[in-house]
Amino acid sequence: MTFMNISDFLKALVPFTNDELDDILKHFKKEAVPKNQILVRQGEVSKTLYFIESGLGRSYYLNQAGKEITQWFFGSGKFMASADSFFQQCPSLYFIEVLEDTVIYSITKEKLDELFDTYPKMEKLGRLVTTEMLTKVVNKLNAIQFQTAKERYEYMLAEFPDIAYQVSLGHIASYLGMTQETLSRIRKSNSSK
Amino acid sequence: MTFMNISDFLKALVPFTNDELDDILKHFKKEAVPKNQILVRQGEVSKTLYFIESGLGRSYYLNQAGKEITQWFFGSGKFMASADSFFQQCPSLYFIEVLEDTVIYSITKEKLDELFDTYPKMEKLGRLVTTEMLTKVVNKLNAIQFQTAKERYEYMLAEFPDIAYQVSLGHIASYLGMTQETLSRIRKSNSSK
DNA sequence: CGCCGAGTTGAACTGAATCAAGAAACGTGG
DNA sequence: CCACGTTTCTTGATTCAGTTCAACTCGGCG
Repeated sequence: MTFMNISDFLKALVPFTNDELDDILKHFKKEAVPKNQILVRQGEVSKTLYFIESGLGRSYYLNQAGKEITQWFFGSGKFMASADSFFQQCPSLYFIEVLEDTVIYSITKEKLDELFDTYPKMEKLGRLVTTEMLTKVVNKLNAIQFQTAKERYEYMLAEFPDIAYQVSLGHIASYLGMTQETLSRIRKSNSSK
Repeated sequence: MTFMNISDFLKALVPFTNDELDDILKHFKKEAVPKNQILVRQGEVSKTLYFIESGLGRSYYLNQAGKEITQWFFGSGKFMASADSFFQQCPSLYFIEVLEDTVIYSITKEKLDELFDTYPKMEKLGRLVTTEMLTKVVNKLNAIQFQTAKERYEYMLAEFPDIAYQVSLGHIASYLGMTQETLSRIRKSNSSK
């Protein structure tokens, strides 16, 4: 199983001293979350940011028809949050759940804002993490907007190879903006080649 | 014409002192750019970030068929860049052009990074601007992924009402992931109601 | 006046959705 | 460890939103 230690992750992005790192990490709470547990519900205001040490999470919402639409997958070594709710403190459009047994570090928005005020380096970290996320979302947008269902699946294989095989067909299909049936046919036609 | 002064914009987000602001602004270069001028070309590595004081820009790329696909519009009071190229210093997938006579402030990546190092408040600014952009892109992604052509056009009217009427049909259609013909029919059916 | 780009309209076509039904895999309790 | 029920995946037939291709209109401008 993939595993990414939070302190290694932070150090890789910004050169924190060990003292800084200790102080920062003590604001995070480590937790083991069992498979299928829901961390954020639609309509709640989420005050928590999660870092995934190992395991896998996803955000999704319910469309008009009540169907779950996957919005994003979060693998190990990534920050996970209901982007709208956490950043803007509005009711979340999304659910966040864990798809397998997962180890997370969590921090509240208040504490994170404190850290931003105390450590300029944390601002840098925040900026870098957000920028990375922005480029990934832009990539997905381009894939969704201008590619056929088959090309979208290939984009997924390229960008998140691990996830494409760990996760149920239906979750992936809705993430890629197609039906489960379509994805099933695409997989079939790919495997016969 | 809409107009947004860069120093008002910066002060609104982060409480810079006047001295800080003066020092920061002297790294920006003010420029009047005539309609239709291209600022970044596909394949170039773009070292420049733009702030639009007045006017309008867009990013677009050429698809396999050689057709221009609008990726984003940038109105006054917004930062504009080839996101991939500027942040990751890779060859740009996109062109950036100005759709009308526009007044911009530009800054190079090196100078911006200097400012990030000198002023922690600039890191905060960077984080806030990136976060705002991220939420907008996520919104567009949801619109594109799960809505009909007609709903997408309504999303555009709601989110960028000014732009929807300033810009040519073809630019908007490709931005919304539909053909010009489809958008023309949607507009017709809306106006007859 | 005549050209040219932008927008409109029509008709045929198509990729993917929907609807429906069956097969396979999964997990839970006896 | 098997049996049964539930969920997940596959396959087929039909339908439809939106594309494609092609022709036409309109307004501006040299």
